[in-house]
Amino acid sequence: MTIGEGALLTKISRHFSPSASEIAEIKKLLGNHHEYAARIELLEDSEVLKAVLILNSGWGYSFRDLPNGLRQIIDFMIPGDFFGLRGIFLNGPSLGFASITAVDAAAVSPHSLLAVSRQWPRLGGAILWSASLQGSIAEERLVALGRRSAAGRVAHLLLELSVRLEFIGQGSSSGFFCPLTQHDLANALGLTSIHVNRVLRRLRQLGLVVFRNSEVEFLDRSGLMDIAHFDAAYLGLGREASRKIFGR
Amino acid sequence: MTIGEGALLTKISRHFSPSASEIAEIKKLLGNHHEYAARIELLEDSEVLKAVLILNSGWGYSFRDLPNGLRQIIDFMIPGDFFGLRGIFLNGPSLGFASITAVDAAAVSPHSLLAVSRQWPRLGGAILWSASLQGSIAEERLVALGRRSAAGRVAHLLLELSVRLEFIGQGSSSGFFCPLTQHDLANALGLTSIHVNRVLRRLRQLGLVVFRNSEVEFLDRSGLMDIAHFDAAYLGLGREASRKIFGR
DNA sequence: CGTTTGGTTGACCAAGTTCAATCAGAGTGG
DNA sequence: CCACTCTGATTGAACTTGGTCAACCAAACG
Repeated sequence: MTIGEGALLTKISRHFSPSASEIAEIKKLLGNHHEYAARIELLEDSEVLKAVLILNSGWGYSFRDLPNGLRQIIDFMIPGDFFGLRGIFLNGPSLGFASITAVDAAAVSPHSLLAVSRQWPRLGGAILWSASLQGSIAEERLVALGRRSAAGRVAHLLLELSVRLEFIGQGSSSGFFCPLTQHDLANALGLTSIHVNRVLRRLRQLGLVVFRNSEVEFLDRSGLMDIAHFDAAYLGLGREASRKIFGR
Repeated sequence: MTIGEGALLTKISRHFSPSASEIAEIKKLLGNHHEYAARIELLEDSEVLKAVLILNSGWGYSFRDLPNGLRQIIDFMIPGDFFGLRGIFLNGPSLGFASITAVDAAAVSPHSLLAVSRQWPRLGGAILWSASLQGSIAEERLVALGRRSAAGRVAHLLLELSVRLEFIGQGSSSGFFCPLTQHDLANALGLTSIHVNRVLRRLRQLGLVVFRNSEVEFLDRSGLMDIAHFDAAYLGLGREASRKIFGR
């Protein structure tokens, strides 16, 4: 089993325990995968985006651009995440996808996704569960942009990424590998990269986190959660699981 | 047929033409409805929120509160909208619901919603389509909070509400009934009500919109779309339908 | 090596918030 | 019918957060 299949399976296993034949079905879905270079963009008119992308490895993000050239990142995509589920039901233009690192992703046609959902209802349920999770994450980002300070947003995003990575068996509670640039953070958080830089400096000076050389290191996770008003419940792990991770 | 059933049916008819038996099924789903007073809140521990709410008439909104008491409105709910679909798949706490006007809503159990989806696949598809639409709306609000100015956000929201209302056969291209307070707008747009007030004054002075006495009146819709960077494509009506409504 | 990409810093500026009043309309009790 | 109260709208002045402009730096890479 490759690492990538591991990510989706690890994630799905948080939802239910797939049977051997369900696992085989997942592997079949992920069979038609492809490697994309770092920092490329798939726009809405791209042929690939007629399908759903399932990330096996690497990081990317979904985004919308405004006519004036400003870009808003909707969500970062890590292994095990789906891109373009919405496009199955909505005919309008969906989001754009951009890779951050090199990315290995499977392109699955809406048709086969629907077919699998019909034949393996529990897999269909897992897909809807994953889509719900991504919706919840987008809503929490909405809360962040609307009601959190710049420092709170940065802290919140770093904590969220940490939890999501642990969810697929990557990173640890003390830190994680993070290939984002400060510009990426800014585009996701509705800030400028200059201000993100200043916020990161302050968080470092306060002894809360260090983000340097593509590594996030938590120094005072509890303090960080305070300024972020972070409550992991929106990530779908019940409060018990949340307590287990954070020890409180 | 009551007005409320009309709203949901009108909306669904944009997606596909339901058969007589599908219409009957919808009416059955909406049978168990209830009237709620204006300005009440259903919190996450409420019994009602274990079910999905389908609005028949009246306005409400979904929200999340931060520990420090700040509230972020995720989306306004108008007749034909679903509340709580996400809770079916995600066990974490979903959002809170608050009524704005008096609201008539049907409470549908996740179980019967799933049963209907299985027996009437096209209705199931319409539900997923509606959920996708709401997700797209939330994402567009995310873009607004991240990358639009205060005036752009206000303008964008008013235009969005107008389109959504026309979608269910309410309001017209020249204006609509809008029971929101400036405080509601502020809570949705990540602003203070004081600043919303100033922005509305400016939009009025510029001869773009008037929002007064619960009525929105568009004076220069095209100019408003410019400062809002408004492109209705995210609302799922293809660009053709969009052109039909806006004449460009 | 030179170039490019991303990070860092400072001085200044502007959008939006906070605080503090005032005002208008709707409902309520006397 | 009239005070009283409550909610939401409105405005001004001072202030803060984050943005803009303009450098400069450091690592990576051809």
